[in-house]
Amino acid sequence: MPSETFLRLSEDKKEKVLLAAKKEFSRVPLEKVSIKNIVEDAEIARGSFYQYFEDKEDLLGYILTNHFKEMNEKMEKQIEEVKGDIFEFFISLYDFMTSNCLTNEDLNFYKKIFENIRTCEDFLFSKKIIKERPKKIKDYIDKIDTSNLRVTTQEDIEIIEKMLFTITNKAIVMRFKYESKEKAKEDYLKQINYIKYGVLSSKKE
Amino acid sequence: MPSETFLRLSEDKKEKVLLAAKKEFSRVPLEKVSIKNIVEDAEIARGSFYQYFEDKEDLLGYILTNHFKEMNEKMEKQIEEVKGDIFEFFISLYDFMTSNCLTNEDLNFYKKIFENIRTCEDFLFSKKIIKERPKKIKDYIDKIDTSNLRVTTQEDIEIIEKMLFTITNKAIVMRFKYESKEKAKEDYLKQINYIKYGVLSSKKE
DNA sequence: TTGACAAATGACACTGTGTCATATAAAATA
DNA sequence: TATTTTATATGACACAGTGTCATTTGTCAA
Repeated sequence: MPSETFLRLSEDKKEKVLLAAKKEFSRVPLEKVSIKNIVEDAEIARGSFYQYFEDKEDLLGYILTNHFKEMNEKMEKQIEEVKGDIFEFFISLYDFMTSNCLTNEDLNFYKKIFENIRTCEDFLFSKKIIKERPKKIKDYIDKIDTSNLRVTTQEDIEIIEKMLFTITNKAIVMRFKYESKEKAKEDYLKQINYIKYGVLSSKKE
Repeated sequence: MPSETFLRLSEDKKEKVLLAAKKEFSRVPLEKVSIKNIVEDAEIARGSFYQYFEDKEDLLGYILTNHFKEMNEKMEKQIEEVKGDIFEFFISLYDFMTSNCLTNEDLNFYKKIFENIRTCEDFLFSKKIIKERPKKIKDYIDKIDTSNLRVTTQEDIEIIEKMLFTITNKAIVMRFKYESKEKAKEDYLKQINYIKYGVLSSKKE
């Protein structure tokens, strides 16, 4: 978390720092982000930066926290909204994560952020970056409607979640990489459909 | 690729460098790997390192090349072996990638390597690291038996491939992270099964 | 033995990090 | 208002690592 000192700063100054930071985070992947560039761009002294933030992860965490806080709130509601339908739930998650980039700058920022995703556990969802971390899907497990799922144990549900999570996560990353927004969504929905009904044709015919 | 100079070195010296490198690559993720540590451990001069390799990626690429060359050869055969069964094909891929770590050191090495995977496209399969890069699954597409797959277009097949790829890749990473070897494989097979037959119970009952 | 090529070396110039003693500004108190 | 106390800002500094290059050392053929 940023220090009290930072939070007490004038809105103007805070904004200047955050803008410089976003610019730098948009430029290169996290490991190449240079605090030097940020302080120069924000026109603050090097020492000040360290008075405000522990390190660049701390700063990034602060920037992303709001986004994830919003996400948690949305998803909390959403699981009720979709009446426990795990597929609709993940589709909402996808929509939320991919809809938040209204400007080109935002897009570039999130693209670079997602470039840093290795596994979700490692990065975005790690306490290091996001203190207000997204709820693990596990937290919703008791709200999931399993009546029409081919599961026998609690573990099976978790496996399905993991799969959907992996696929959704990858789809989100892809959204920011190669494809058009529409094409990306279409592909994602096809994948969800395959997971629902299976890839083999025997049952379908 | 390492320079001729490196390749001409005595086996002993080469081995010493490669050992030091593996040790360092096992210690921290790629971005934190320090050439300094490698040259000190291998007892060569800093300048020598740069006479042998362009940079640390070059070195890592050299170390991994054999592994991937083997993989390509194996997979080329395997697609025939499994008679175009895409699921069996991916399971073979999983087996190959997770079986190659006989010692604890190997395990640690690959674990750290896989920590660097963001998306396969980005890292392991990028030309920067692996010059002899694994064939894209796409290269096998015409050898896949689609007769029992619920697909209508070529694109559908590609989507299925992508899914299997994503899931397999994640499963490989997980193999090196949390779980026991056996548990990891079991989970992976369950996922494949879900993709084959679908998650919904309606068809099954 | 000498010359020519191959290989090894480490000092050097850079880039960037995180810290800390000091300077400055702002607020509180007398 | 003057003085003390607290908060904030600053950039020089020590450190760690990178990649380069002129120079040294080693090897082998003529």
